[in-house]
Amino acid sequence: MNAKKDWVSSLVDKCNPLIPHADESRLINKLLDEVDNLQNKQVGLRFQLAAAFDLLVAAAYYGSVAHAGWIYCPSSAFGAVMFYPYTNACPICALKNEFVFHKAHKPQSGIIGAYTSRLLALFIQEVLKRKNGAVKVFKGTEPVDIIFLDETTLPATVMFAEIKAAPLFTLPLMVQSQQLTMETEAGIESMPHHETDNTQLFDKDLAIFLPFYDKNQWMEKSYVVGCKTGREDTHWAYRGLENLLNTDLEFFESFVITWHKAFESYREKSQNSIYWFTNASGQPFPRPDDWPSRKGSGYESVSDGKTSVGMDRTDDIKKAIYQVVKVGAEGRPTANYSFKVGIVSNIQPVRHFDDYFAALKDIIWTRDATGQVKLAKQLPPEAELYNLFDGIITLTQNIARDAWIEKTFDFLG
DNA sequence: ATCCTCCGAAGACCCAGCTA
DNA sequence: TAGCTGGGTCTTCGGAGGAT
Repeated sequence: MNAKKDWVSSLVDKCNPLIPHADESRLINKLLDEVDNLQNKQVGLRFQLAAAFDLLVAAAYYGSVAHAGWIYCPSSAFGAVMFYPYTNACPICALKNEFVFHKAHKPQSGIIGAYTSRLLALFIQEVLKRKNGAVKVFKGTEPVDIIFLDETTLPATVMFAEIKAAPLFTLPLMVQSQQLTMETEAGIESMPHHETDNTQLFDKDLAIFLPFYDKNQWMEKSYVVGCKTGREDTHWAYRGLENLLNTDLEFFESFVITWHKAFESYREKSQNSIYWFTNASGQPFPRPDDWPSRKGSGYESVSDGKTSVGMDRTDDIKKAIYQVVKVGAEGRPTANYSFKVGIVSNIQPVRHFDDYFAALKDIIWTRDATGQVKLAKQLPPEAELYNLFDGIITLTQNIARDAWIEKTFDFLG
């Protein structure tokens, strides 16, 4: 026994089971059923999983929908509506590349990270359970976010990973409104965009606004999710989405197709207007004359880089890399387990892979207490070499240097 | 071709809220 | 209470594109 082996074992001993709430569990399973059953060949299975994860995160976000801070829009295909958006712009108008500023409703800081890392762990837990159940998932204790344990290998395999997760987009909530008018000197005119309260929040069903691309243009679709019955009813959207998936047989496929278009547009930073629904989309273009300035310099964004998708926030990448180096160095060498380290996210580092990961992905390391070693042949022949990362695991793509990781997180199987 | 200006992205650093 | 999270805000950097 040595101290390093104890470090890994003691963290494995201290880890806790991940227990989903019944509402979370039912929605996760419904989403995975939808992915299993969807016969769409245009959107790869792994993208379908990532899209499904965004719906799960949306259910959590929708839980904190409130009366205040809705935006009235007079010009949707449904007539006048009120939106509760998750980027800083009126959704209907952004889809036409016209921008009306309205503050987004992301949950407050400190809650987002807890939601997304918990939900991604639960989601992957269920995916692995369905695969063959060999790999168990646990919530780690500091400094490890998530622990994977496979006791079917000899020795048992354990993987410590850092979770960095954030949705690609969260579709806005929507409710029908009366067409409002106002009296001006010129007579009765239609009421323009303005911030308003949804006074009937606890009485009227809310819908999800889903843009859908058809016949070379964006169509405005809406799907009823259900009603939040009171301030404490934070799980209403888990039940609502499960019900929607059960009753509307087209919703999931439509959602996945739109999600995939949004993903492509996020990757390419394209002109496609669905881009404005994705996080970290930046400044609106063309910027309207009345678009608000930021305090200090510059303008407000539709969604700034702090909300970057998956593991794309640069601060997070650097934190995750340190965490992987730290955990890898603390844990090695170990005799008790086949020990792996990595990063887990919902979406691959689309924008920052080249700058932040490309140069690191092939690094292997070892220890040299002499401080003299310049060539591998100067090491003792039995000296072990380790991967800096055994794997970067995401729902959309894995970057792995390890056969166990390739096999375990091959979500196609 | 070179220089300059502008502006968005990223970085730095601090903050509040949460929780083990 | 320490250490985590994302957010706010100011600074720095560098690329695009216009002027020379």
